[in-house]
Amino acid sequence: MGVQLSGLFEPKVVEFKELAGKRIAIDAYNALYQFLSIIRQPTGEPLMDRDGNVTSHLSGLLYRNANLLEYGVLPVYVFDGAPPELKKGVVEGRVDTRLKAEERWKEALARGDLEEARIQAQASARLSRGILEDAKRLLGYMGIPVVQAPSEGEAQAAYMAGEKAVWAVGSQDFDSLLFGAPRLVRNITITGKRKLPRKNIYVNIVPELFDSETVLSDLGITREQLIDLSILVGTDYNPGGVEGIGPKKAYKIIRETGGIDVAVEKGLVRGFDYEPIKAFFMNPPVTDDYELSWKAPDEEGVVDFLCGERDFTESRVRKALEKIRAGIEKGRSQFSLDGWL
DNA sequence: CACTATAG
DNA sequence: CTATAGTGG
Repeated sequence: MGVQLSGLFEPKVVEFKELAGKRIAIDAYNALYQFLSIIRQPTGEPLMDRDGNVTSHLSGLLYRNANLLEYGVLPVYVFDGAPPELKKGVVEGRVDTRLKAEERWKEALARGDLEEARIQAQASARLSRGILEDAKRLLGYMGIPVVQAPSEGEAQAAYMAGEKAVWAVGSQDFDSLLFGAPRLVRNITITGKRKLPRKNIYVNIVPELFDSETVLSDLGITREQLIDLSILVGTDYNPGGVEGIGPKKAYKIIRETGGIDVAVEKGLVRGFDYEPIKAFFMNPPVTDDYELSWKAPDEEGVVDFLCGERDFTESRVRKALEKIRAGIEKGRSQFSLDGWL
C-alpha cells in the first residue's frame, strides 16, 4: 500500500531513454504484486504451468526486464526481509483482506460476473514462498542483481540510492522518499494503457520521476516534515492516519506548526505514539552487504527453467533473450560501463 | 504485463 | 502504422 501522497506534488514525466545507462533499485514485492494482479485471464485466473505453479510473475519479469535491458536500464531487485514489528498488524490485515477477496472472486465467478471476478481476483494476489523462490531463480539466470533487505525493501532501496549505488528507486509507493531516496521512478513496471478500477476509462501510463530535492523545495518542507505529514495521512505503520486528515489538510498543519509535536501541543491533533514511526522512517534497518555487479544471462538456464519446468513457449523466451543481448551490446557501446556493468 | 494475429 | 481481441502458462 504505502503512504497516499498523490496530488500533493507533480511528477516529471520521463521516457525510458532518459533512464538509459542507469541502475534502478526496484522494490521486488511491489513489482511482483503488480504482475500477479495484472497478468490474469478474463476469469481472474493467473497463468499457471501444468502442475499448477503460478507463472504470471515469471512472465512479467521476463518481458519487462527484457524491455528495460533493451533500453539500457539495469534493474536491481530488492526483496523484503522480516516485516518490522510496527507493521505486524497491517500484514495480518492484508492477508485477511486478500482471503476475503478470494472468496468474492469465487462467488462472482459462480454467478458469471466476469468483471467483478477479475477485480476480486486482482485483490486476492498473494506472494507465496514458491512464487518468491521462482522469481529469485529467474532473476539469477537472467544475471540481474538481487538484494536481500534486512527489513523493508523500500528502505534498503532508498539507502542504496542515497549511497549512489543505484540512480533511483523504482516503486509505485512514495515511501522511499520518506526513507530518504533522492529519486523515485513510478510506473517502471507498468506502462501502456490501463483500465481504471471500477470505471470504464483507460489511461496511458508513463514513467514518472520524482526528485526528492525538487519535491521538498516545491512544498517548502524538509524530509522530516514530509514524514510528519505522511504520519498524519497514514502509513503502513499507522494505517488510516489521523481521522479526518488527508494530504491537503496534513500539509497545511505541517506548514503552520512545523511538525507533529507542535501540532499536538497546540491541540490541532490528538496525541498519539508517532515517535517510533518517525524514528523508523529516519533510521530503518539497512545493510551494506549487497552485490550489484551485472552478469551475462545464463540463457540455457532461463530456457531450461521457463520452458522445461514452467511450460513457457521456447520461441517467445528466446526472443526475449535476444532483446536482452541487443540491449547489452548497445549498452557496451553507448554508456560508460561503470553505469551498470 | 507482453506477445501474436488480425482488421482497419 | 495503430487499435483491438485473444492468448500466454
